[in-house]
Amino acid sequence: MPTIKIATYNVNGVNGRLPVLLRWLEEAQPDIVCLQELKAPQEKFPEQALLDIGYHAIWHGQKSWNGVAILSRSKDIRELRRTLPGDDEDTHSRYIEAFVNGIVIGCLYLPNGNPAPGPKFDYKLAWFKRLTAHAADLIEADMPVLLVGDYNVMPTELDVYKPESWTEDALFRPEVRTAFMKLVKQGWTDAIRTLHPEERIYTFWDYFRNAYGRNAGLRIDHFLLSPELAPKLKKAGVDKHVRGWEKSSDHAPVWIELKISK
DNA sequence: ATGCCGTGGAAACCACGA
Repeated sequence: MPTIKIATYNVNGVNGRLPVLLRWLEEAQPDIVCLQELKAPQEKFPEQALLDIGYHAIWHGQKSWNGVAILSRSKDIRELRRTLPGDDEDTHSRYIEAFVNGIVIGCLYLPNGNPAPGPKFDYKLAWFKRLTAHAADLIEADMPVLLVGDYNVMPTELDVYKPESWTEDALFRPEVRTAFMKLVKQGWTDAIRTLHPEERIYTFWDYFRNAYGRNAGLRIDHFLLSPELAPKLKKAGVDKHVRGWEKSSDHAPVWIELKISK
């Protein structure tokens, strides 16, 4: 049975990060990759550099901030949407969805939400609500679906190096953790936590205070698998060493492996 | 433990991130 490897990586600037991104892609050889925080306008995406190492891409760029992309070794990427439904006034590039290798891939960059409370936190909760509504539609469609990316949520205390100092933060406040739990309860499987129920696993380490050296990390990049895909999940992990490279993003790449019959 | 660092863009500082 063939294995498919899918990864997510918040690059924090796709052009500034290009050497690191290319090095990691050649090392890890994922079949499908979700990128967040491109921080590049639509016309400045490094399409050719990625094609040169065998990755086709669709992306939704934006000047300065946000921006999401889906890469695939197979040419067959069919874009389904590039906004989350529910708010025509939302200008942030935070969602792109495509049909790739028989799987619906939703690549997302959920708002940070700080400072909380405040308008940014309200935007985060509203975005979460729209995501949850769309996720319910995807579950009902009975398709193999992955909702992948930077959720900006630590779901439990096991996902934070020092939970007591994060209780008021927009990434860990009860409203946000409840929203994540409510989403998962639709029937989604949190891949990393399901395969590693007890382990402290982080996907992000701040640039300052030697956070990576102290392993003062957060688990905020997640894979949610629809019911049809959950039994196919075989492996999940974090390429933590990439965070230690020169000119690294503050996130590390996260990946899963699925066994697909056919 | 308060953006202390890092990125991008516009104008040599500012917004934003988590």
